[in-house]
Amino acid sequence: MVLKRSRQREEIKNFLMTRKDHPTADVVYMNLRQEFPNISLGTVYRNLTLLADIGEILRIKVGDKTDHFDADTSLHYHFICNDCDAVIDLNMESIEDVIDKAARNFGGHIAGHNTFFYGTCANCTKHS
Amino acid sequence: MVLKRSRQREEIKNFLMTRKDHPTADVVYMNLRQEFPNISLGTVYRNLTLLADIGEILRIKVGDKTDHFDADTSLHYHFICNDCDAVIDLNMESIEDVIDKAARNFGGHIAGHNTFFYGTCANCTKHS
DNA sequence: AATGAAATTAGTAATCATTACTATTATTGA
DNA sequence: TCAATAATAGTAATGATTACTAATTTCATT
Repeated sequence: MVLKRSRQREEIKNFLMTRKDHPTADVVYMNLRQEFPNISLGTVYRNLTLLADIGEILRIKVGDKTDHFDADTSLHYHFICNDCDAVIDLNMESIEDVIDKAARNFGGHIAGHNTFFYGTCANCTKHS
Repeated sequence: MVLKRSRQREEIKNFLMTRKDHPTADVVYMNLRQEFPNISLGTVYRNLTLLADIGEILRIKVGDKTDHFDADTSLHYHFICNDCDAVIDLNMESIEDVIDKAARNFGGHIAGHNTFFYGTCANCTKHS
């Protein structure tokens, strides 16, 4: 299936690039609707999935029931706050060697890993 | 709220202890229904959640949309096969030092991490 | 053993994120 | 300009999970 450009897809990507807080599909939808009142939620989901599939954005799973999205596709890790649910980028060294450790005694093939951290963010630590 | 024993909760725990394949709530339900035809799915969910909350079992999130459960609460890691969806225990050294790495430049408090691995299991590697 | 308050259950309805469907519209190569 | 085909809006459906409620079970106290 040959990709065709779409205004909606470009706007979704653009919006995501302006945000550092890893919004959910619904947040993307709510925001885009300000400027494009008849964009549909299905379009947002379809394009977020497509963009993630072709590697232009990341789909982030951090244990809450809804997926988050990130326009920053460089290698990094995420933290989710148990109090305020914020998803925050961590400034930390690579831990990709966990894959080697996992592969050592394993008969199959390990393609990757998914790691996220949780706890209380700096803000919520202060206000409690 | 003081816990009271319940036949259903004990059966759920017992069933889980017989399994090494990390069943989902629905699988637990389907199996228990053989012996207890009117156990309800809500009861299974409620007790799995309760048992996980008090630390008697583990709730496992491996990226597919449904949670899995494990009666083995000792420290270990999981692998999910992209082909057959099996959830498999990994025999590997501890990687808990990722928490220290994550905490190094972080203002908040890191309570823990969730890590799982994915790829192709030994069985699916053979048959493809 | 009987009692009664509190926990638990079965059964069903509701919720919420996500995907599927379909008629219409937009994109693009010829 | 013209198809072909990809994409959209709007809505319905799905699937995992939670919420609700009347009836049942548990268990400490009589």
